[in-house]
Amino acid sequence: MVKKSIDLSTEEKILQGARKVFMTKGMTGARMQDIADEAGINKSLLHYYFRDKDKLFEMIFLKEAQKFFPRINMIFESGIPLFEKIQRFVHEYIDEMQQNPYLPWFVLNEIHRDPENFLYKVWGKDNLPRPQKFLEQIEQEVKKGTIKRISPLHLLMNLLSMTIFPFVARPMMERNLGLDELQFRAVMEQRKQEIPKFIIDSIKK
Amino acid sequence: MVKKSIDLSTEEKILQGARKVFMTKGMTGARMQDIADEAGINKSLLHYYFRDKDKLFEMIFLKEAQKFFPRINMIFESGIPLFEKIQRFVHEYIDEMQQNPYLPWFVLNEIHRDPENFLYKVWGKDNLPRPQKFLEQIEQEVKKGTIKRISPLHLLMNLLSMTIFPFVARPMMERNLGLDELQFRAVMEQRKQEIPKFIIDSIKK
DNA sequence: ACTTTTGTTGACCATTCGGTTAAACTATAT
DNA sequence: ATATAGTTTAACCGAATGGTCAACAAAAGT
Repeated sequence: MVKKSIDLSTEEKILQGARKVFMTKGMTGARMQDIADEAGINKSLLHYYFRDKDKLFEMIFLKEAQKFFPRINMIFESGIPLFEKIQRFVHEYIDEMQQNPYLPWFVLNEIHRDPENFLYKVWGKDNLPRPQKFLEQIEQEVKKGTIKRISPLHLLMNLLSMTIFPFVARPMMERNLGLDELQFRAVMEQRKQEIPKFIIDSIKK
Repeated sequence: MVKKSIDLSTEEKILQGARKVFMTKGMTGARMQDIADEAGINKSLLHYYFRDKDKLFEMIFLKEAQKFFPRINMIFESGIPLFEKIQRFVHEYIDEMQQNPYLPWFVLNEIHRDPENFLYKVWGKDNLPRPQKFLEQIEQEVKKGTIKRISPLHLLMNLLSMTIFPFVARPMMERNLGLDELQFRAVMEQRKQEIPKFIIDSIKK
């Protein structure tokens, strides 16, 4: 059969629907029926295309992860100066999360649900974050005396935390700080500047 | 009947078991059977003491939340100097999370699952975080010129993020940074000093 | 035209899970 | 002795949900 014509192929419709549902509800929260509805087909057909929920889930997430994490690793492992590296990391990460606001929550969710399976199967060996070079770079800068004495580990944690956490805790942030959707988006946009500035102010001599 | 003697009362056993199961698996993940097993009783008795899952859940979480959040609010709203306030906040918060490592994840989980119900019912009106005074204090310090010009909102976000995120993303942190349980605990203990230092270095003039 | 392959459907099945009910047993209080 | 509250056992209900199946429809191959 050839098909693949005017409207999206059924497979494509399923993937789009599944992505939407998985991203918002997580693996366990997602219902096969919801995905079928979202794709405008029936449940049996879902299983016809993707044997079961796990297979479908894997398909979705792998696609997403294998696009994003390599980009982050490239930044971590590149040879650019520390401050610029921090700026690029924050910029890239927040850009991604502005486009896929549910991604970080989704990742954490899956990690908590089944750490072994998720971290191995989905991050495989290539996608796994590799902060080693970044940590060494910080240590070198400290030794050169170009920045204050600071623990590379804590600096990395601070960087990750400030970048990712607001997206993970978004409903809490919005509620407790009185932000609507648009304002939240704007604040996150500001953070692309604010976070690097905050960090650099803290560690520069 | 009087009983209430040697071993814990059944009610107490249930509450302890429920707490453990809810904290690790969240509301939806928790099974009534698991809770019964954990308490060493059977499912019927569970429903005899607590009408249904929701009631039991509320009982557990309210107890936990109403102990902790008022303490945090007291710090935010107290009259102590900014830098000291930051130190106390971090110290108190990390202490709590060292004792209840699953609490932050648990809170986020429930917020995502059902924001309206959770935020209202559980935080009620008294437990709700009230960062207003803290934000104003930052603004005053900026105006007085005692700290650098910084957005109070972003500073608060940074503070919360750096303090809470590592606990929320714990499995990821441990795996990607190669920390075992003990090392993680030690690193978090260091953060009680590191975070305030990092912030103060960034904003002091 | 026919057969085979691929796509699609609705009905159905098995399991899980929260919750109920009824009957029996136990220990205490009166 | 009897009533009462606590506890167990076991069967059961109903809804939700992942997954299967047989039959039908549409293409594609011949």
